[in-house]
Amino acid sequence: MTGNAKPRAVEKPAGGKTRIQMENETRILGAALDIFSESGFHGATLDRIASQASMSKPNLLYYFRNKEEIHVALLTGLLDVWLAPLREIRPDGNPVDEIGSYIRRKLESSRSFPRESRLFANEILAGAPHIGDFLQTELRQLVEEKAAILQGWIDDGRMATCDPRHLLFAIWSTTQHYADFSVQVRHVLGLDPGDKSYYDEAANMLETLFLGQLISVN
Amino acid sequence: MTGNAKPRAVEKPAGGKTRIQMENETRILGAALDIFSESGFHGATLDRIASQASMSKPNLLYYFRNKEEIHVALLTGLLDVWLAPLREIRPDGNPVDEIGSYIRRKLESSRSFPRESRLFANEILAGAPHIGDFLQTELRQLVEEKAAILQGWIDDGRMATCDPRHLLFAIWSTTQHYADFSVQVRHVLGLDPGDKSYYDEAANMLETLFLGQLISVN
DNA sequence: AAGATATTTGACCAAACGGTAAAAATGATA
DNA sequence: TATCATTTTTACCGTTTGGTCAAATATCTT
Repeated sequence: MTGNAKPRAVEKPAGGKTRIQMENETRILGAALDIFSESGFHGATLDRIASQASMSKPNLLYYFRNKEEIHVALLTGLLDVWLAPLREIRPDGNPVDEIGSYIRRKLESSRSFPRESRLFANEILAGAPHIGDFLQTELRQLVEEKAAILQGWIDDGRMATCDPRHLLFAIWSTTQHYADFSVQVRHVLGLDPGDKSYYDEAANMLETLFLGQLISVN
Repeated sequence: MTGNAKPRAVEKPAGGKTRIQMENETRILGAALDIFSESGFHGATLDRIASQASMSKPNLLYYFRNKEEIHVALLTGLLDVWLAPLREIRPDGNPVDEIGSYIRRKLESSRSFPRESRLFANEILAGAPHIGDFLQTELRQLVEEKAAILQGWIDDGRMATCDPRHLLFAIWSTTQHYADFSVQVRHVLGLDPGDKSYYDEAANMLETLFLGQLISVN
């Protein structure tokens, strides 16, 4: 009989994947990232994703059970990338170096992975239906840990008194803004689509804002 | 004959609207703001909007030609609200007062109009298909105007050297973050849904960040 | 109250969409 | 090359969704 053994995520106990399987799954995920990040979950259609992946829709559904499974696969794959810059903050460093390099890492992340950033933004805007648990557990714990480091610097008088968690929010929002709201940034600055020159100006701005003194006392 | 004269946006030259017309249009727009802001354009359905407005779908379409017209009506009605805080920045003020009160106005706007903020965020994330022209003309011009004021303060040595347009971006992103990413903020802080207590902490943070010196020189 | 107009509703439709079934084609392997 | 499992395609299905139509009802005006 002509077998129809679909792989469907976890199929082989030993996780053995065919060459074709690996190739196609990455093709699909890449295409889905394009479509989801520019149209959101509901705005994206399986037909467009399949088309972007140069693949028929049923073929696509041979590798992923349904639309949501592709979306979840992208999101979960994203979380480690999202956390990576934050994890690197070290307690034994000094505020300027640690915060400065954290901001540079986050901004670089926006520049290099704008699709991922927009996917994440879409998910949060929609109420985080898929990663709510991640936010409440992993992210919250990591924030608590890193906020304690910042609080230590505050207690040592090396930083102004402020809620360190909100400082992290400020860093997230300012850096991710350049990926998520790039259309607005480009329109306001009068830049062409695809022109990412504003990232250097952004780096200067954020350094002045977070590491220097913006407003002169007088 | 039973007349079927639909109003459909601009119908009476003198813009005369019935009491029922005005009531229902605001009911529809309110319901649509709920649905669009929490599900995005494609995630929202006319049935849900109609249901939220306690109205049948055909009745809803008696007042608005189609789904997009409701969306556009909301967006265009939004733009003045969005611009209002920025317009108030005065050249004859001082940096601390002007920027400080601008931040407070924007933050207050996020607290009071989170649905509007999310609607706007969704539109930008989707590539600003409906308000691209607004961004390139009205917003850009206003930013240019206000950036000139900030540049004046920089030239007078009352502010650090930085690109004033990117300073505005930073204010937009940090303040709007609390509306657009409220789910993330609440999950990370361990707050209940609907708890907006974090806005006061945010105000302190942003004041320290933008008006004070965050990192001590040592 | 009558007549005209404005509003509301129920029934319906075509297209788009997520997803399925089974056969056909391809690739791996002995 | 024969065999079997994997991959791809064709044809299709049920549901959802944006939107229409004509009839019914309510409202307003005189």
